[in-house]
Amino acid sequence: MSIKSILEQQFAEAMLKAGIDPACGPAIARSKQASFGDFQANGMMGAAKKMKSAPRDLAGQVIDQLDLDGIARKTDVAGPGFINIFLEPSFLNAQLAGVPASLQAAEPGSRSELIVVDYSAPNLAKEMHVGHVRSTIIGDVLARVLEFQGFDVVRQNHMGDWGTQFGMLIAELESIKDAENMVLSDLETFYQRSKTHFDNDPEFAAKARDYVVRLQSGDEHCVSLWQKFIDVSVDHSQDIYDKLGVTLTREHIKPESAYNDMLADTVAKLEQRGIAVNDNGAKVVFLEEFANKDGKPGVVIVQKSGGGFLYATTDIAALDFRCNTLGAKRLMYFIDARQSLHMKQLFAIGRKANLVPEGVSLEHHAFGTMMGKDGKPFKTRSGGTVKLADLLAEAIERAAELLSQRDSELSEQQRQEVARKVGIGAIKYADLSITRTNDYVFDWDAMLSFEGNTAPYLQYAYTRIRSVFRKANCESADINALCIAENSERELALMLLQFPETIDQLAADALPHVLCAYLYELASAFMTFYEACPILKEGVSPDTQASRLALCELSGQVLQRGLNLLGIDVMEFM
RNA sequence: GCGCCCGUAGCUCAACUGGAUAGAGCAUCGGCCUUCUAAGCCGAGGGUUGCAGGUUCGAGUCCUGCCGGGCGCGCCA
Repeated sequence: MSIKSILEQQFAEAMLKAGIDPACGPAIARSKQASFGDFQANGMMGAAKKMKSAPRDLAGQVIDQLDLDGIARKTDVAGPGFINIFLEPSFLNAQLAGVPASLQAAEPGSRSELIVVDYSAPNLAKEMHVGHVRSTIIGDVLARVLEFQGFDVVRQNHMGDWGTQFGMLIAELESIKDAENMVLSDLETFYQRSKTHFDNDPEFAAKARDYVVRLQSGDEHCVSLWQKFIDVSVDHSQDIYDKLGVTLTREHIKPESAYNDMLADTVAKLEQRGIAVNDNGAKVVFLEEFANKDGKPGVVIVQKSGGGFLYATTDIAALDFRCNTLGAKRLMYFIDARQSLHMKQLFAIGRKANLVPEGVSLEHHAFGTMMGKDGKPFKTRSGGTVKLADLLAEAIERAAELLSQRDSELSEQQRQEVARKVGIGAIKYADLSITRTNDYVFDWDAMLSFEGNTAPYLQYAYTRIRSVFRKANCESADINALCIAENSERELALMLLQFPETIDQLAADALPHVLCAYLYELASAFMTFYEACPILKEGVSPDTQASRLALCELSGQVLQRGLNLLGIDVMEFM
């Protein structure tokens, strides 16, 4: 259990004994200044307002009831009614012994809830570009973290492999015939070519539209051409996932086309339940809760007047499948904020049509639009997007370049391996470390930076730790040797103990940047400790050395586990 | 027009969901490698949190109104 939750428990008891409304929480937080202790309880002012009493008096009463023997050496009332808590050094030492256990993954399925994580979902018509990074990487972190906590996680990669643009691609593919392999090796060029044909050649466009209808009705010729294209495109995506170290594999792919056979049923179900109605020949769902000021309800079309289905229909079918076939209790969608209205409508329809059982949590974890440095939506100089494959290659190349400038005894093979981990780590961290919900600026150089608050900084801290153990000629250290003495040791210890609550917050709010910020602070605390406290140098007593090695051991373990949950590799040296 | 999101140091971002003196990185300036990896450490400067009100012991955070930016809004995905 984290220190925070221990304190919360003790305070809850004391507040109850002091006669405070149980609805008032103690609001335990870390203190920002050493003079305010290690932790503080901020809840007394709020409680006093509710109880109509003086905050400082109330804080005094709570302290009287508080039993922190063996936990805190001192508690103070300060300012308007803060309670400052100064921890007992022996308590810190004892708590640190529990850190390794807090890094153990829970037994798979030890929490009965099944969670569906919907992420990545690239459009198979095009090559993956930097805009796909967020969904892919953030979703992957949540899948990892929830599994770590013992939930059953089902990854769903809702790939876009269906719809109008594929008619276009099939038409293009057919017109080239024997050159298909060569052309398909560059998806982007192929897409652009077919798009140009589509826009400028009416005959081609008509053929393309015809192919969509034939594809969706199962025409063998179209399906086989489509399949060729999909295979190449899926290979491309899988290649990116592997390079990125994302846990997605082919078995997680449940593309739009997979729901094709369910769509007619889905619409029928909506009609039966009185949710969908005819309107101008189309089948639509009216939603009063999305009405405008004039009282005109919001509308979602689920079947076109020509009989075709839309992506909303597919999403409803997927929602049905996830709730009722997979049995999900929590659905987490990692999708661009531009889809917010669509997602709200989807959830509303799911609830109304009773496709979503009571108590199931539907969550759209949106993220912002990628902006250029000029504050406008991001485009390259040529007006296109940056290919993900190019970004990854550049990152690895830059890391290798930096590595070759440094003194190192790495073999060529090791050097490549380290460059890969550093480059990929930097890119993932650059994306994960900013708050998910905001728009964000794509900055090529910042993304490829290896200094400051970056993954390489964390990886570097880890290699320093490993190096200490190599020099000390041991694999690990005895945790029981711990005895906190110096300030920098104490700061590091307090950071080490905050791992569990960080993970809890990340899992609850789906915000990976919380873990990034934590790990950066931890690594920073380690660096300060490392510079201030000699470990293997001359004049360090055996007891002190053993204790400091134990701190190194725990720091390394937490860093490794934290980075692992972010999908970032560590290494022995760099 | 209506709706959603956002505005914090020169730049990129935090701020434990209303807490004490708003913190980091980059950039700038000054120190630290004959001892555990300088992708590092120590220090300095840099702020009317877009503007104006309001709510209260207390507001970057909540409410209202402006200003500025992004996104979305019936047969694309």
